[in-house]
Amino acid sequence: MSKYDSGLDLCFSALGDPTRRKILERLARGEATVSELAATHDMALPSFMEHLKKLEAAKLITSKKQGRSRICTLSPTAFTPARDWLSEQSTIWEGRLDRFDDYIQTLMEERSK
Amino acid sequence: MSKYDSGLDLCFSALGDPTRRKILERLARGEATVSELAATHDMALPSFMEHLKKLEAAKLITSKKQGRSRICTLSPTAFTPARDWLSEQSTIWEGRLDRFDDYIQTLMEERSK
DNA sequence: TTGATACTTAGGTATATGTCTAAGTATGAT
DNA sequence: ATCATACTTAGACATATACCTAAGTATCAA
Repeated sequence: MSKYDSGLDLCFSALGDPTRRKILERLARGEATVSELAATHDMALPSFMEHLKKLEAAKLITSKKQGRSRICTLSPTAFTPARDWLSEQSTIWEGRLDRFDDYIQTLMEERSK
Repeated sequence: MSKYDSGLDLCFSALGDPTRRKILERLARGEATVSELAATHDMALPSFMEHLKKLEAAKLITSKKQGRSRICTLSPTAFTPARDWLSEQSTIWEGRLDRFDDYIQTLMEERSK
């Protein structure tokens, strides 16, 4: 990844991995420790921790140390920029379709003169 | 990328790159040829084409050959699974039964600082 | 204080990704 | 027919990613 990462780069890239989406799906149901999260993933712990680091770098989760455990929590507002970007593209596209319909309409009117 | 790519893997991974998001933003305003799209990206054409291939593999765009040009079009419905996934996670989080308890917990922690 | 638990760090490997140059092929214009 | 245009293919390369094992460190429990 380049040094020009925007929030959306980190966020969408983080979401592009099934292990990480599963972690988020679990955390949407409530916070959990690293080992609780890791339990359902057949992967060495350091590998699993890398996924958590990426989620945290993307600000999709936060975590804090509590005793020897680390508790991970979903940051649900972090989804907002991604959702907004997606919605905006759809909206722009739909706006274009409307304009295209208008154009056809105009053509038809011209032709019938 | 593994051979177990789901649609969401491809879609979110494709969205995780700024060049590709810019392409989509341009196409939301209307279809365009490869060279029209490439014009605003300072990159060798084969490199640029790789991005288009990923967008097409993710079904975010379609393309067809017309003469010696290739015309690319946004597939706006392809955003839907991604948007739905994001919305679902937010909804689950918001619906958590113990969310109020967490809220109180956070308040208490803030107060004791 | 000793051992178990829960990460954490260090370092290694294989594959994927994002870029390039050079040399194609197919089509349009003259 | 010839030349320019618009991709397309082939191959190379550096960095990133996703995984691993082995060996730490910090807490907790007895």
